[in-house]
Amino acid sequence: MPTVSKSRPEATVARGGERSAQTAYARIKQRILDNDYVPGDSVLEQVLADDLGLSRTPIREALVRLEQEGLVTVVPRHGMRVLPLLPRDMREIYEIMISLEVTATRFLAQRRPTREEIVPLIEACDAMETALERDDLIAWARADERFHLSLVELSGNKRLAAIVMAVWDQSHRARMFTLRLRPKPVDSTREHRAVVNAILAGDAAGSAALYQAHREKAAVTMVALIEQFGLTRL
Amino acid sequence: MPTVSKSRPEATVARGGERSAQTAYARIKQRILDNDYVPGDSVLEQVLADDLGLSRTPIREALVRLEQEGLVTVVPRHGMRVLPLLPRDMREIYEIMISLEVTATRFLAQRRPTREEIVPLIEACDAMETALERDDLIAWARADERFHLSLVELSGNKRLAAIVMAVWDQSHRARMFTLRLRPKPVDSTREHRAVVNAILAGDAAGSAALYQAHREKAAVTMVALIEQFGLTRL
DNA sequence: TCACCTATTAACGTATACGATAGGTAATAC
DNA sequence: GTATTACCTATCGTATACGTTAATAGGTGA
Repeated sequence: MPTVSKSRPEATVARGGERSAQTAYARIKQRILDNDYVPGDSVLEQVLADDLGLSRTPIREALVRLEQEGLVTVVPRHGMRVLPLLPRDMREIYEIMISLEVTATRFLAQRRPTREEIVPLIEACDAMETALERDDLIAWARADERFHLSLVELSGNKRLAAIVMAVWDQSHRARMFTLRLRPKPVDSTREHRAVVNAILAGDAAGSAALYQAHREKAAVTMVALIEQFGLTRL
Repeated sequence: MPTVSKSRPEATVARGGERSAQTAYARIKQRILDNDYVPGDSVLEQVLADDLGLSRTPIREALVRLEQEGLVTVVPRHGMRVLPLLPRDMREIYEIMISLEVTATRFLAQRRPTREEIVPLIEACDAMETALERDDLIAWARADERFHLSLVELSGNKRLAAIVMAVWDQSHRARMFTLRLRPKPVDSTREHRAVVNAILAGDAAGSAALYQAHREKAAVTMVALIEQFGLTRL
């Protein structure tokens, strides 16, 4: 599940079964996204276990999941290694996000949703606008995330949504890092609203095209920034 | 490998880097794809462990991976449950495959590959043709798979390829099952070759369109078949 | 000084142990 | 006959134990 950091800090309680493995997964993942574990360096299983007050068993279970999500690799005698994000990785991630999100947009528009159905998108736009006025980039990023994840959720394709969320998480650190490096996303909100309107109008092709343009612009900016600032490993 | 392996050198190894957990993962997955484990029924962890001659530890590790790949769910006191494939699931899977494979095609064509580079595609086409002449549907399915997987591999986007492979596996049972139910894929080969030619010509938009049409036709056929034959759970 | 070999040890992968508990079963009440 | 409850057992989740193996350091010879 994607997480713009501490949107809901310890909201992960009240789960049905309170399994340590899940807790371990969530907490380690949070630390990776928050950059508490710096990409590139390794943490031994026993260290993680001591750190979370557990045995290695649930830790290993968590690591298997994190590895398959593409956040870490587990190297036999070096523990968990947080994967750095190369420009190449960012390109891959954006290609996937664009492809799937554009598809999601097309399907959503085709379904001709009511305004009621897409309030999450509208609210996310509002939140982005408000955040920008306040110069609160963190809040803007959260709203942006809400927009994108709501969009793929509304597509109705659960698998598609899950995949987008996974790659979204993979690129979370990069987004946070570049947040202050890129020009304020002033026309971003306008573009988002245009997409929403096209969806409401049931214009599948149009909304898809608008969204694709929007996302490709973002992708170019992001990759350029990363390369420009020499953030060869994030 | 486990305990007894010293006195009795099993052919199955634990030599060097070969870990039991990986073996367990591969073998259980194979059984699911081969329909040895029927969708819907459950297998307890201990049964799996005894079956593979391992302890529960590597089994659990394998199950975590299989669960995240969308092949099974692990229900606390009912072990591993093989997920049935509903028509709805097939639609989701095809939406994702089409979206990503079309993207892959576009990127590949844009790169203007040499004929040398795309021999896997050409060979897969040849193999499909040969198999059809021999009425060997299994061989045709294998060649078809090779075509699709080669295509996404050639896109150069490793993540994209991995995702397509994952959903491909999820739908494997359905493809095998409908193999004899659908009309012989006679024009399929022609369509594949048309895509290859468009890629060779560097026609990004054209190849993408051709491929999309091809895949959407397949999707419609497949979903219709599943619904028609009342295979509500595969 | 450096290459190479050996010994030590630390980390891993797997096995086993164990307490907790969900779910089934049988007994009982209605 | 049906529903309810209490008990019992099987299965799970986690902890711990154990043998294996790779990394490293230290020693030896050139």
